Amino acid sequence: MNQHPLGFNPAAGAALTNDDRDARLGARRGGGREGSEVATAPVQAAQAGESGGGGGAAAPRLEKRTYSNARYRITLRNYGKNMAEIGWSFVGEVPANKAARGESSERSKNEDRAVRRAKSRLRHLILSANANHLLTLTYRENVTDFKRAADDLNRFVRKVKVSLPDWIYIAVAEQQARGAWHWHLAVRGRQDVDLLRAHWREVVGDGNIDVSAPKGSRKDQRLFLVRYLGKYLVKAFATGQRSLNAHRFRASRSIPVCAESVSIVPQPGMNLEDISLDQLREAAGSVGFVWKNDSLCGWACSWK
DNA sequence: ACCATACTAGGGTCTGAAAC
DNA sequence: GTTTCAGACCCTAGTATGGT
Repeated sequence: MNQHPLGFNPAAGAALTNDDRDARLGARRGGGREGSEVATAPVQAAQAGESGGGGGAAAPRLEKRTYSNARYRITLRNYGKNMAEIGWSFVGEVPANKAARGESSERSKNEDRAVRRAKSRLRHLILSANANHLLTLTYRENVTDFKRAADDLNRFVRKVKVSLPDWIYIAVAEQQARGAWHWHLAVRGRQDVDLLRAHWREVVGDGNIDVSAPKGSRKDQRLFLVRYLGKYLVKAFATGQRSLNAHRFRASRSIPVCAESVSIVPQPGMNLEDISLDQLREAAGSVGFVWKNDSLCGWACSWK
């Protein structure tokens, strides 16, 4: 992730109010990266004191955060071909005393959050990798031991990597009704089905593979994989078989996730949402879906 | 094929503010 | 007090790689 101290993209300024434009003084364009992440500096106490009442809904929160040394961050991920997403929020303080792993009274909430984060990471990987084909690895026998299924996937990946060093994958497990595990992998481009089947059978003996390219444009294919694997990421361990700390999905390490950082100095009246959406429009050409829980925390993407 | 090791990155946890 | 989210920190599962 590339971070730009005290900068912002001035090209998106045309749609901003004067206050917004002022907030972006001193901005400079971040280099030629595909995406941008905006990490803002703490508001100076003097600035916060001047902001009272002016500048819309964001201003009051801006002041309160000032006294806790909070920072603001906007993260833009531009996947190219008119697809991008953006999120904006505060950055909180460092936590003091943590509960032991798995023993928090907020265990359920934390797990829900971990699932959401895993789904976000899955989306970042699939879109960044331009994964547009779905590879399914199945067993003929009823393999209900997840550890064995995970080991088999590892062995399969190692064999494929020997044959195809640049091959990448994002894998999610699914358990069939009979209890057997199998793997769904998002992969990039057309696949050598015979090679993959041969490697999978070297590992598991009697098994099969299936490769499919979802219908629709390339952009739609990527989103199909995001939704499809995301669904199984949540579903796979819903029966409670998942152990503490176990990963919900597997992926190649060599997938670079596009994200870039630009910093801005918060100003009274600055509207973080407007700034973020301008950035998204500039990166992807449109704003499709917007989520927000208040004026200074939200997420948006170019698709619907 | 197996093992050991270094390193990466996902998971668990807590925090912040505003609205209710 | 509860609810909502993402970020930061730390721990550890998992990946990649080299040696046998």
